[in-house]
Amino acid sequence: MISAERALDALGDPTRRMVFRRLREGNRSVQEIADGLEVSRPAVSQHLRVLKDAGLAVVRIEGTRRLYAIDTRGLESLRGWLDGFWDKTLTAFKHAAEREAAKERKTR
Amino acid sequence: MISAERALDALGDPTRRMVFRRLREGNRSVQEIADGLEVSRPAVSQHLRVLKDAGLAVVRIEGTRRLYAIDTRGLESLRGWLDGFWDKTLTAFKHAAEREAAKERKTR
DNA sequence: GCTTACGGTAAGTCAAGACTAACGGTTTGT
DNA sequence: ACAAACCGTTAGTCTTGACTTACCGTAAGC
Repeated sequence: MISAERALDALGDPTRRMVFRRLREGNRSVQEIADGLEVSRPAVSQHLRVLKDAGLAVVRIEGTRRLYAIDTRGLESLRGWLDGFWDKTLTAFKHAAEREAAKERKTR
Repeated sequence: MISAERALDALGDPTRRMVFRRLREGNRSVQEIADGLEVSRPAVSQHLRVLKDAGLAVVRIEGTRRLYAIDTRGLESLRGWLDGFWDKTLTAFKHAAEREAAKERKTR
């Protein structure tokens, strides 16, 4: 099971989001990802590790290169979290409105 | 305009997510939010500030109390970010598949 | 006016983690 | 076998930011 909390933790860092965004461009090697970024290649490696552990990235070994790509499971998990949160927020709003209405009826 | 990046930064902290989740239960004072959490009231205050600045929370002053609730704009911004990301990921996958197919045709 | 409750802010501490430099392992090519 | 390319990992540094304590302002109740 992939945790949305882990995904949120992983996406809480700006440079990690940069790395994550570059994964959209298809299978990219670590070197390619690091080029154009302001951090070193090992830093990118570590960010990729976090993204992978969070279910946001997958690796494919090809010779001496490691091609990273986006793991859609992490995105799905995130979407599920967001949808659930949204639902509970709305029902809470509804209940609060009902409580308000009941209070109104009482006072008049 | 509300930035999804700010929202992601804000939700990158576990205890801040706890605070955020408690906001669903309707209008809650800072005291009420802090009760049941393992951190002090000032810590909660600071988290609420971050959430508010990120467009994830709104305040309503009622006497000496401040009632916090969820700002749906932050959630919408987050959803937009997620949707856009998803779209671009899919189109990238599609293009990659096309490139793969073209490569296949060439080699045979 | 005094007291009490509520909560934002400042100062200071401390731990988490982002980063670099250096190293080592593995694969490919000559 | 040697060299080169690629990349993960470790050790160590340094910044960020989460937290507490203490303080101050404000609003309601007596």
